Amino acid sequence: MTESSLCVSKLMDELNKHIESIAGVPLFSELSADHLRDVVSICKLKNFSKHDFLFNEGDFYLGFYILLEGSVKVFKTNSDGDETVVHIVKPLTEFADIPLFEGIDYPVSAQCLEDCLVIFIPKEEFLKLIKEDHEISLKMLSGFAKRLKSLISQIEDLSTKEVVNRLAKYLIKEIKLKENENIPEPFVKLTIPRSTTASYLGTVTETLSRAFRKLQNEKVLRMHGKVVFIQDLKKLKELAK
Amino acid sequence: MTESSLCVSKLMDELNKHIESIAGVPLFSELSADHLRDVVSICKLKNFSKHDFLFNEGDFYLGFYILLEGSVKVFKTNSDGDETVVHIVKPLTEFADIPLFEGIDYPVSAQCLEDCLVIFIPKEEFLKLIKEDHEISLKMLSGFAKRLKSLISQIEDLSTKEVVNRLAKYLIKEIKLKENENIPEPFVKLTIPRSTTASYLGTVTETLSRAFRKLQNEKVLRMHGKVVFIQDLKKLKELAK
DNA sequence: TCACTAATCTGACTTAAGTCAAGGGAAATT
DNA sequence: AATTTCCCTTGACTTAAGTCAGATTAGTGA
Repeated sequence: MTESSLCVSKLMDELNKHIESIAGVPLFSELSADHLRDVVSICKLKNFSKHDFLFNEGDFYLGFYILLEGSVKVFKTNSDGDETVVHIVKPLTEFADIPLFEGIDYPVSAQCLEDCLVIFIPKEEFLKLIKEDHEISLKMLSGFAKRLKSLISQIEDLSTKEVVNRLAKYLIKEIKLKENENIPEPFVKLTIPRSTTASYLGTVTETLSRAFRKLQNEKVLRMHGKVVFIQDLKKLKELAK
Repeated sequence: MTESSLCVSKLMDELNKHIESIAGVPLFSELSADHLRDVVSICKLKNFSKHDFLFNEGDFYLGFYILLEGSVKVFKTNSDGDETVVHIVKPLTEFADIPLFEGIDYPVSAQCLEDCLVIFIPKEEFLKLIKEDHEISLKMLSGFAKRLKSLISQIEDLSTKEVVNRLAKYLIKEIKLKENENIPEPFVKLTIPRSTTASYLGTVTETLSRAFRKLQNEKVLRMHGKVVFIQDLKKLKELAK
């Protein structure tokens, strides 16, 4: 574990700087000031560098995380050593929260795709808070429900869509996330490694390259370094179905 | 909608007959008698015949179900009309509970694989109960967490395992479920249609047939009508990894 | 800036698995 | 009981995508 912990007073300052961010996390967005203070009191702020692991599949469970800055790949490793990326965590979202309620170890691994700032929330303390504040558990139910829907959709896509179509759907989703769907030429910055994107889409790097090339050949998009410009958004949406 | 509703007094009698079953559902297993009575008071008992639909993907959400008897396939249908079975519901488990917390319609369809007896619980009434009884929401969090883990595992398998290995894993799971792992020749009764099993495993009927044949050729199992006898459990477990 | 390493792209080849069609067996209906 | 319909198996063929190897590009550290 290579995270660098800040010294205590500096940490409290840093944490106070992030209270607004914490309040912006959907999980905590409707907490009263008192309860928000309770949550903050059990939080720990941690820095991780690119490539650092936050935890490994099978590690004894200590608590969950909220990503403030950076990005994290959440993945499983099978007996042959193959990785399946099941989630790419974006800022202001929680992860590693399943074992709060089920199991005693982390069911996945988590690795930083870039430098990260995260909040760590210990299991026991948080479960105490949950028992006092009903609103948090309802919020978590909502978060879990969203995630269940998303995973169900992933399974459907893996079973019935070809890689080009899965890529199209992924790009549409990224465009919507960045809210640049309505400019003349929407674009996506490919910030995460191609190998991670491929694994997330259930394929390998080579096949992902070929899928991009196919979309370029069909004039659906053009690539310029790490940026993908969408030339035919309508066509891309059709391919995403 | 072809469910047959029983008349009111008969229905209450029937429902009372099933209180023990309801109390046996993990979701309600630790409810006080008072709260259990509250739950029962909003429940409706419904019969469905084989092939009946309980609801279709996109239908406006009314409430969730607990399956008492029978089995139900939960599936999505894509734009080409292809089905992906995402879950096969067994007795004493709930389903269609995601939209209690997320969305306004059913994200999947549900069809009876055999005659079914189910309990229907309306959304609004249940949400009221949840807000009064914290224990239910914690139990639901646990149930959602289990399901998240299972779906994550499904995604991993679809991405990294071949069909034979997915079948092997499925059979191991069925054996464990039926608790006949320790008899000399464990067996699995294939009660659901092969096409449903295939879809659940992310493949098609033909490929599933070939996978069974491969396992027979390798003396891992033998088939006798609708029963699969496992001849080499150890080998099957290795194939399931 | 340069050398080295890692990531990505590309081509050739192989393979798992899907599609299509036909036949046999099982289940449902008359 | 006979007939019809549905389910499943099987073979032939096709295709999407994975594997392997090499070339090219991008990133990192001295």
